[in-house]
Amino acid sequence: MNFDKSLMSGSTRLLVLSVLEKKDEYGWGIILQLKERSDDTFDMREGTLYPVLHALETDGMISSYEQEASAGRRRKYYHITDKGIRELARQKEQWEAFSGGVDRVIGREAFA
Amino acid sequence: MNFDKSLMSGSTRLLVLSVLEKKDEYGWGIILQLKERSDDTFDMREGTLYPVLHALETDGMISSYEQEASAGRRRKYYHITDKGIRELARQKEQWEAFSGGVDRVIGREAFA
DNA sequence: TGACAAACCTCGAATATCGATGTATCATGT
DNA sequence: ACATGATACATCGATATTCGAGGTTTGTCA
Repeated sequence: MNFDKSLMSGSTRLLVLSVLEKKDEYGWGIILQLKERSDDTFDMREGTLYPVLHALETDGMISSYEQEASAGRRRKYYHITDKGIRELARQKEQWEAFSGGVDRVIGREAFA
Repeated sequence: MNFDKSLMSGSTRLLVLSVLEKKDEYGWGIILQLKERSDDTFDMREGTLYPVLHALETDGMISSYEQEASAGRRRKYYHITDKGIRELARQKEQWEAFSGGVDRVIGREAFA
C-alpha cells in the first residue's frame, strides 16, 4: 500500500478474502481488483500478496487451481472455502469494531 | 489491544495524539482514556504505549514534564506540540482514506 | 531483437505489538 | 504486620507483517 505501511497491517487477509468472496481470482487479478474497488487507494505489492495467499491456503481458507488464460499464460486461481467464509465474517466484525473504536477516539461522527 | 494485534499497527500514534489533543495526559491515563473513549474496545498495553511515547517525544511531536499526584506518586505528563498537531492532521487524513478504502472493498455502505 | 507487461515466486530488512519482567508507591483486607 | 493488587514508570526479546529487491517465464508490440 502507499500508506504508512503499518496502517494496513492485519487488514490484508480481510481485503483478499473480500475479493475472493465475489468470485475466484488469481494473484495479479486480486491486486487489480483491490486497486479498482478502492478507487486507486490501495496498491498491494506482490511481495505482500503472495505470501499471504500461501498462508491462507495452508490455513484452509482458500484453495487453488491452475488454469490457462489466452495461449500458454498460466494463472493460479484461488477459491474461498467455507472456512474462509467464516473467517471473513470474523474479520469483518473485527474491522467494524476496530474502525468504530478509532472513529470514536478521534472524534469522528458515526452514522448508523 | 485485544484485536489481531496487527490490525491496529500504525494507528497507535493517531490514537495517542488524539487523546493528547484534548489535554495533557500521563501514560497510564492515556490507556484509561482510550478504553473509555472507545467504549472498552481498546486496551492498549504498556509495552506498546511507552515506547511509542518516547518515540513521539524524540520526534518532537510531544513534550513531557513530571508532576506529583497525591503524595509521592510521580506522573509524567505529555503535551502535544504544534508539530504534533500537524502530524495528527496528517494521520487523520490517512486514516480516513484508508478506512474508506477498506469499507469500499468489503462492500460496506458509506454515509457522507 | 529488445523492451515491457503479465504472472508467478522468495528472501532479508525494517517496523510494530505484545507478553514478560522489573521497580516503586499506595490502598485495602486480614 | 503482611500479602495482594492497582497505579505508574520502563525495557527487552519473540513474533508478525509489509515492502523492496531480486529472479523466472511467457506474450505483445515496435
